[in-house]
Amino acid sequence: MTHKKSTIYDLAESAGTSASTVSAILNGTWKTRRIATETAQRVLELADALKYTVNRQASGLRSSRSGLIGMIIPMHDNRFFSSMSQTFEKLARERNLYPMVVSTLRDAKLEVETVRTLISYQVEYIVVTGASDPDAVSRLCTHHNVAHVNVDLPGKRAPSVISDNHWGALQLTSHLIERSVAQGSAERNRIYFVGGVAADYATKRRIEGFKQSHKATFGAVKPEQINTCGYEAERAEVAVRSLYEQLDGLPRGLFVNSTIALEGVVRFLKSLPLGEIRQCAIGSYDWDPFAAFLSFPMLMVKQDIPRLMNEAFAIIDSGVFTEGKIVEIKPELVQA
Amino acid sequence: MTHKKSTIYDLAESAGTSASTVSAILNGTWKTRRIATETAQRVLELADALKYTVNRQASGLRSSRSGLIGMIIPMHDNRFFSSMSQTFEKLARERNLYPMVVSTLRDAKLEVETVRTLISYQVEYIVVTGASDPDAVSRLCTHHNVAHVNVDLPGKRAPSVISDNHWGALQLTSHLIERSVAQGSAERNRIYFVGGVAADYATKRRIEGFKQSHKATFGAVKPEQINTCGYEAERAEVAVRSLYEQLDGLPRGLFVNSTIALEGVVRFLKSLPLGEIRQCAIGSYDWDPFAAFLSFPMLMVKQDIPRLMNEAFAIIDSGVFTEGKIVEIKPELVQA
DNA sequence: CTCCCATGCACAATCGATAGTTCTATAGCT
DNA sequence: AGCTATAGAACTATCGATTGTGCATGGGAG
Repeated sequence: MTHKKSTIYDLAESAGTSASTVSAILNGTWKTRRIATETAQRVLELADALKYTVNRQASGLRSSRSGLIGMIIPMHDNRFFSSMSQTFEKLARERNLYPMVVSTLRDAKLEVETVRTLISYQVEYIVVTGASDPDAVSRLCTHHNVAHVNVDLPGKRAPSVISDNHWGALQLTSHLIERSVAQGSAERNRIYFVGGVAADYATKRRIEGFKQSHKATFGAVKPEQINTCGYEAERAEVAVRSLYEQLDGLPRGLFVNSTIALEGVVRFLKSLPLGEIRQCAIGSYDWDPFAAFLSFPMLMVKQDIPRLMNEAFAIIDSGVFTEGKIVEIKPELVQA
Repeated sequence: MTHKKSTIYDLAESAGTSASTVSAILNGTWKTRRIATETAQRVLELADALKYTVNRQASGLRSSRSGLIGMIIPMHDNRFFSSMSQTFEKLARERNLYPMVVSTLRDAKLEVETVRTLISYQVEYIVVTGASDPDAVSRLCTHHNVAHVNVDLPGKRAPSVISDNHWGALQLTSHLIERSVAQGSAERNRIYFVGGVAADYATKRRIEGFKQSHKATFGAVKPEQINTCGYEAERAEVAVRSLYEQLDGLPRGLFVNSTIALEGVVRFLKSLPLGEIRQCAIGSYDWDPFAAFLSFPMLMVKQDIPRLMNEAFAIIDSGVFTEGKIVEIKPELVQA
């Protein structure tokens, strides 16, 4: 039952024609090659009967087009990035490009290694999402002549499409402040920022927005109000717990940077009585469908993933890859 | 700055040697080819300096090994499947295979089309996860001699690794019953099953487990207790709302089939007073980190994704692809 | 001094598809 | 009848890497 793979040569023999004719018929260039409709019909039927499938390694080698488009993301199992993948796939398919999405675990070395492999498969474009070191990736891509776009985290050596982090953080913070209620001690009577990596562009911009908004109401932000403990849930859990112990209670508000951090925060909060949690206004930069239904109200910044990806593909479609160009997309503030 | 891609021929010329020598040096077979260490050193340094990268289309064509392993999943933006991707990637990389993960939207036609494309890229294996029509995929793979394994939903024409749906549903149902409290009317005094597709093997087995457990305490399940409304959140929302209106209140318990359906269910529940929701024991087959922190207690069946994937790769590693073989993995019941 | 063999490498065919070029009937025309 | 034009297709080089085979060279054994 297991036929060996048939090639255009097999088809040519069966059809009593030449391989080049078969090739032209199968890839659609036959109309410009003066091939009889009848012949085309015959070959197409044969291809169908023999379940012929092109060998894209061969066709790509010859034509130097792989039909592949790559994307790297930090991780799959997170709502933000998995939605990115979903949208990326749809847009890639619309362009007749086959998507390769690979995660790089926020590891700059793995990013470069992964991109190198993508390049070895001759991908035609790369979308670099949330990269720790987008410029290292850019250097590699540029050297190999692979067009690419940064998404989520910007780089200097390629165009970037990112969330308007400053604006989003400003919105989130001011709404947190508005929603929050006065607490006992001065230390508790402020908003605290938890999660993310200080060196990250996105985190930096969010902190700036946070500071700006905070300053207007509560005065300048003190260093201890910001804990960029990283993106893991465990770290955020530890961070909030120790904050709670230090303040002897929850603060007036919490700005949680990413839903991954939020997972840890929520895990800690669950250990407190509900009445106590409700005294604290909680918001997160990034949206998750279930986070909208927690036992306490949540503010969430929902990034506009379709627009982010559409803009990235617009750049790809345009063929113009201006280094350092940045497109900012306003997110949406969601109240739950 | 943009060097054109260098090939082994460019390297050969620069190194003053032949392309075949360069090839052997770069792919590691040079020790068996009696090539001087000195020459190897020289070529390797040159390759590094010129940032040479193999063309895997060419090398794959010649050696008929692509180094690719494909996986299809229904969707990316769902915790269950995105965790699958994450685990799949890790295991693939450990085997020096490059992962291609593509979503097929529970569309049997798209599944086949996507797999056909994977095959055209000469993937060496395919993991078929949650396919609507795994046997159609199997026929295609078998014809093209591509080894494959089903995961999550089983097929008759390839080995399958799946969750022990019957056991999981039995556990979930009996715990729901145990946890639940008596309701007013007889109609409300039962557990109801919502979500999934009746034709799906997984849903079928879960319903069997549900029925078996239900029967022991409340007697045989009536047809109106089961609403396999599909996997979309909206449908589940509508389903539960109409159930609520029909029963004039929530039932004793709800068995929600998948977290996607749960999203819709929760959306409806949020419109009810908390006291009312807490009268109803709610469980879902599938786990989500935030669903564990909703305002009401949840029971969740958490599938053992690492084991599912490990077993799938164990089959791949073994090289034995027994048609119809089924490996069942017990899930875990999580209380929150 | 010749023969042998290990060493180190080059040569050339090949994988399957593509595309520029060339060939061959046949129809149409004078 | 002879000639050209064109439809219809075959021929062949090529993409870049792999791999079986062949060819020099030099040192040691006899």
